[in-house]
Parts: sequence; C-alpha cells; structure tokens
Amino acid sequence: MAGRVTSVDVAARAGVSRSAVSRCFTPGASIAPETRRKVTEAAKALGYRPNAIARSLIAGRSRMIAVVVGYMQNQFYPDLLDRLARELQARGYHLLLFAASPEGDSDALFPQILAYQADGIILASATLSSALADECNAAGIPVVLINRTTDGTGVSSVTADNVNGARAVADFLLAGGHRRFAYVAGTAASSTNQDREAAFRGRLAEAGIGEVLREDGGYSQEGAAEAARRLLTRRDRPDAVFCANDHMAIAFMDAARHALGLRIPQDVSVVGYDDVGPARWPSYALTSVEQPVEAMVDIAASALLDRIEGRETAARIARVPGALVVRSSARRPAAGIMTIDGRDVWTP
Amino acid sequence: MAGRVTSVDVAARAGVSRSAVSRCFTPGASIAPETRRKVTEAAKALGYRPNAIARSLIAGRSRMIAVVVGYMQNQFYPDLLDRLARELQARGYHLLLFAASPEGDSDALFPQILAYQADGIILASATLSSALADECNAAGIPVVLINRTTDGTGVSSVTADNVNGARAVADFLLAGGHRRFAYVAGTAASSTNQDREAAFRGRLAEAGIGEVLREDGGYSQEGAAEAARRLLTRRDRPDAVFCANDHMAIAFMDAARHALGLRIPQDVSVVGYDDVGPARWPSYALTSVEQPVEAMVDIAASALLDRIEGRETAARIARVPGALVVRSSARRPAAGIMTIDGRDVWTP
DNA sequence: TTGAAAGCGCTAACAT
DNA sequence: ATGTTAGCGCTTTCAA
Repeated sequence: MAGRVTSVDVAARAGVSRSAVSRCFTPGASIAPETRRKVTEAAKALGYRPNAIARSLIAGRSRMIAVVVGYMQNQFYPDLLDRLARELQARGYHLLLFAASPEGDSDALFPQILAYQADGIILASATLSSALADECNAAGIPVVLINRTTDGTGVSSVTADNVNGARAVADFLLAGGHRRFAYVAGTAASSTNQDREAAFRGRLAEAGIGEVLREDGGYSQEGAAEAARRLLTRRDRPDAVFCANDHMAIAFMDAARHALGLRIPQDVSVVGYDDVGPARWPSYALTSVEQPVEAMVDIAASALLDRIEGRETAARIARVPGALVVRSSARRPAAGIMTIDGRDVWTP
Repeated sequence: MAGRVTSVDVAARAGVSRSAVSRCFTPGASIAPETRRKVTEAAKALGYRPNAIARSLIAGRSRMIAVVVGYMQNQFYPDLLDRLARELQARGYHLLLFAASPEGDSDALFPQILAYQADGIILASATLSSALADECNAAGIPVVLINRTTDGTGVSSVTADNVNGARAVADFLLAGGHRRFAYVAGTAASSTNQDREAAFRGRLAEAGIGEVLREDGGYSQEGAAEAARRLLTRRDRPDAVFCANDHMAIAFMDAARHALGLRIPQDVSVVGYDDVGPARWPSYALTSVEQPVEAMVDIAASALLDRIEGRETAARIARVPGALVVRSSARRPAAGIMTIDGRDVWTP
C-alpha cells in the first residue's frame, strides 16, 4: 500500500521536518543538497508521492482542466481529445473528461466542474449550448470554446477560419465549372455552421449564383444520407455539394453511390470540412478543408493557461487557417492546384 | 466569483455552524428540516458547492478514475471512452484522462495517477505494457484492463470472447468455401492478438488447413495496407483474410481495391473484428465480430467500483461474447446466417 | 439535533 | 537552510 505514505513518514525516515520534505518536491525552493539527498532517498524507499489533492487545497488550484465533449463518432473529436490530453499533460495539467448529451444535460455538469475546482474548462463541441460556458465564465473559471464561438463576452474561442475556408470551397467548385450547388447543413444554431453556410452562399452570390439548395443534416450521418436522397433524386439535381463537415460528407458519398448509384465526381462533386482521417481513405478521397487539430489545441491550451496562470486576462478569439486539400471527390479545376508536402492544395 | 464561497460563508448567512452546513450536504446525516431549509437557501443565494477536493482529502478517496488510452484513430476507443465517461458520471465518479504513447512512457503516468489519488484505473488499450497495471495493483489501486489481459494476479480484465469470436470467423470462412487463408496480425505481444490468432489457426487446423499466411499489421492502417500489398501480390494469393481488427481491415480493403485493383469479396474475402462504426459504412460493409462496447463498459465499471467500494475484493476476468455480423466483404455461406434485429448474424 | 474542536496531507510565512 | 506555526475547506468525533 505505497499509496498511504505521507510526508510525515518520509520526514521521520530522513530525520528532517515535513517542511524539508515539502521543499524537496517544490521546484525552486531553497534546500541543501544533502537534505535533498536524504529526503529523496527516504521518499524512494517508502514509495512516497506528494498528494496532489492536498496540494490543490492549499494552492486553490487543482491543475485540472475540465473538457466537455459531445459527439465522438466524428473523428475530429477523438483526435482533438488525444492532442489535448498530451498537451495538457506536457504542461503539468490534467484532463477531467465530461461527456455531454447532445440535448443539454450539460447544465448538470456545471456543479460538478465547480465542485472539482477545475482551473479551466474547454468546451469541444459545435453544438453544446453556450449556457455552460457562460456560467463558468460568470463563476470566474476561464473558458475556451473549440469549434464554436459565442456572443458572451469573456469567453475565448478557437475555430477554423470558417469564412475563408468556405469561400475557398465556393471558388474551387466554381473553378471546377459547377453551376448547381447545394449545401448540407450541420445544426443550424451552431456558429460554425452559420459561418460556413453564409460564406459559401456569399461567395457564390458574388459569382452570380443566387440559388443554393439546402438540406439539414444536423451533423449526423443519418441526416446526411437522408439529405443525399432528397437532393440527388430531384430533377434539377445539384452537381456540386458542400457538406458542413467530413463526417456528413462521407455518409453523403455513400448514399449517393450505394443507394442512388451515382458516380463521384462525374455525377456530383462533394466537398467536406475538417480533413479527418477517413477523408484520406481511398474509398472516399474526400476533398476537404483541413481543420488543423494540432495548431488549434496549442492555441486553446495557451489561451487557457495564460489566463489561469495570470499572464493574460483578456479573452482571445482565434481563427486558424486551413488548406483546402484536393483529392478526387470533386472535379478538379484545370488550374490553381499546387502540390505541397505531397498534398494537393487549392491555391488559386 | 461564485467559486470562492466556502461553508463558513453559508454558515454565517444561515446563522448556523459549519457542521450544520456539512450535514446538509451529507446524505443520511441527521439534521432538522428547518436547519436544512436555512442552509439550502443560503447556499443557493451564495452559489455554494461543497469543495470536492477538500472532501477527497478527508475521505481518502477522490471519486476519480484514471483512464489511460492509447490509440484514438481506431473508432473503438472513442466509443469506449464516451460510454465510460457517461457510465462513471452516472455512478458519481469522474474520469481523469491520460493519453499514453504507444511506446511506453506509460511508466511516467504512474506517479501522476498516484498523486491525484485516483480511486481506480482503467487501462483501455490492447498494446499498453502491463507494467503500469502491475504497479497500480501493487500500490493497492484497483485496476481493470479493457481489451487485454495480463498474467499478473489481482488485475481485473474485460475482453471480448476472442477465442470463440475468432473460431466463428474460421467456421464462417470455411463455410464460404475458402481454402487459402491469411491472418493480418496486430501487435504480436498483445493478448488480444494472440487469442484471436491462435483460435483462428486452431480451428482451421481442425478442419485440415495447416497453412495460414501471416503478415504483421501492428494494429496500424499503414501496416495493414502494406500487408495487403504483400499478401495479395503473391502467386498463391489467399482468398480469405482475417484482420485482427476493423481498423486494419478497412485499410486492407482499400489497398486491395484501390492499389491492387481487386474485387471484394469476389477476389478476396475480408473479415475484421470490433464492428466499429466505419464497418457499417456502405463502402466497406465489413463482415466483423462485434465487440459490445456497452456491455464491456458496464462490466468494467461494476468490477472496478465493486472493489473500490469494498463490495468485492477478488479480481474479475470477464469475456463478453459478440456476434459475427455478416455484411458483404466476405463471401456468404449458403446456410447459417440469420437475421436478428435487422442484422445478419452467423449462427451455424 | 447541534456546535466546538481536531485533523485529512500539504505548503507558506515566519523565525531561527 | 531549516523547523515551527498556521491554515487550505471540509467532515467527524465528542459533548452538550
């Protein structure tokens, strides 16, 4: 039962005071080399580790970050979580994971996050209500939103540059010679969906395309498959479809091919957003705007820890650019594609 | 700053002692209805929540479970994590997430898990070294392994019934009339891979098939694609391939079709293990043995909490059966397939 | 039923 | 550089 060893035991064995033991484990504390040696030795012999819980109590900081995720089927979120856990670990923090129901029991999470004295909170979901973010913010807990923004002030957010990303998609499809467009939407209330949709439509409108068909896929694969059925059986079938994310785009492609017998991109071009792992799988070879997980996590972690550790007090709004990665799910324009690091990228 | 309210503040406002406040939030403590009312009211007005950290310090239990995951690209793990978080939340526990490198800095995790006084630990990875499990176990922290077993005593584990699952795959492929078999292995050292491989080979041997080709895919998609290239360009190409998991089976199928131009299942049958989401995607329609996440999580959580809460002291070894779900990545035998709940299942 | 007092394991002033 | 003292916020005997 090495777990029950306290600093008193170590102090006794090393023949010093508890303070000395404490100092030995406190970076930058003043302690004589000889004392340190004795303590270290005793600690090792006893299997002693300072109790982080007790430490938190004193410090008033737990070094734990609450991370709330919603939908784990979309590979973007597992990737995010993985990077987040590593990044926080590397910075000496730990990740307390909360799974939120899509509906919004997320309010029940607030007391728990508070109770555990989380030093900060990361909300990683396009669809979660902003109520939780606002509550935490009001309670003085630094908040970072990933993949969505909110109107509330004081809340940091890290998103892709959805506006430029969606514009690039429009340009790309126009350059490919498409004329009849459709958009498969995610949850309408999410800022990410709104930004992507508005920018896509806006750019098309500038090019003189007023009509863009629309179906709601609600960020789900079932929704996207249903959207495909509806859109692609119309007489005036669209020849280019932009799905609000890859997760839907994949289901859309499958429905188009396997349920409807269409060829991609000959019969219809499909573009997604996120550039998740499955987009690279040869069966899909999905053209998609990347959402650079690593950069987003770095920024989110820095924004959060800068506030927690008092280096910064203002909320930070970051928009991270991502390349439009060209594969074969959409007709390739004759020009404007460059190969960078072995990846075909749209650079008009 | 509602977060900084303590029981003293509530006590003062309610005109009672700190003890009374404590009792109000302790289920089953003796407190007068009137006192409870006053305290509840004051707490609500002040936005007070008992500090879980301080509580943990006294109780010697943190109500936190450390969960260590390795590889998040394989959709099985995000699904597992999602269920795990919900299940633990529902039982009043919380999940402290650790991402382990495949190599094994997992030893560096031990001190951290200890420091945070995790009440238990769940290792969810087929490949993690068992050193961490043994250390925790030795330190008196209950351990549950998911998706692998270990020789160490005192460690609980929950796995699929890999032996019967792999046997079913052999039977199924034999019934489909196949004669030349191959196995794409996961990490050779993992118990899961060993069980699946041995049972698959064993069953084939019983049927008089002595030779089974083998390639190591190391549980990675790159490895599986490479395995496909090697196996399927041989002159004596196998006509049936069992991949140690779906994650590899998918890459194997993609390589077979897109790099090698083969048809599935006409040229080669492919079967996987796990029945993850992508196995159901029409592009793959992968025949696979399911690994029932929900049941596995229920059992793992119960096994862990029963030990933590002292209801049981012995380690539990659970093997959860899963159906062989028949889709179209492998030739279908003429008989032995039943439709249950809209799913085709191999029931010879 | 209630309050006073002790203490969970640790760190941070403060002396020395 | 080291030990002593006083808590961090809470629960829990122990009396009353």
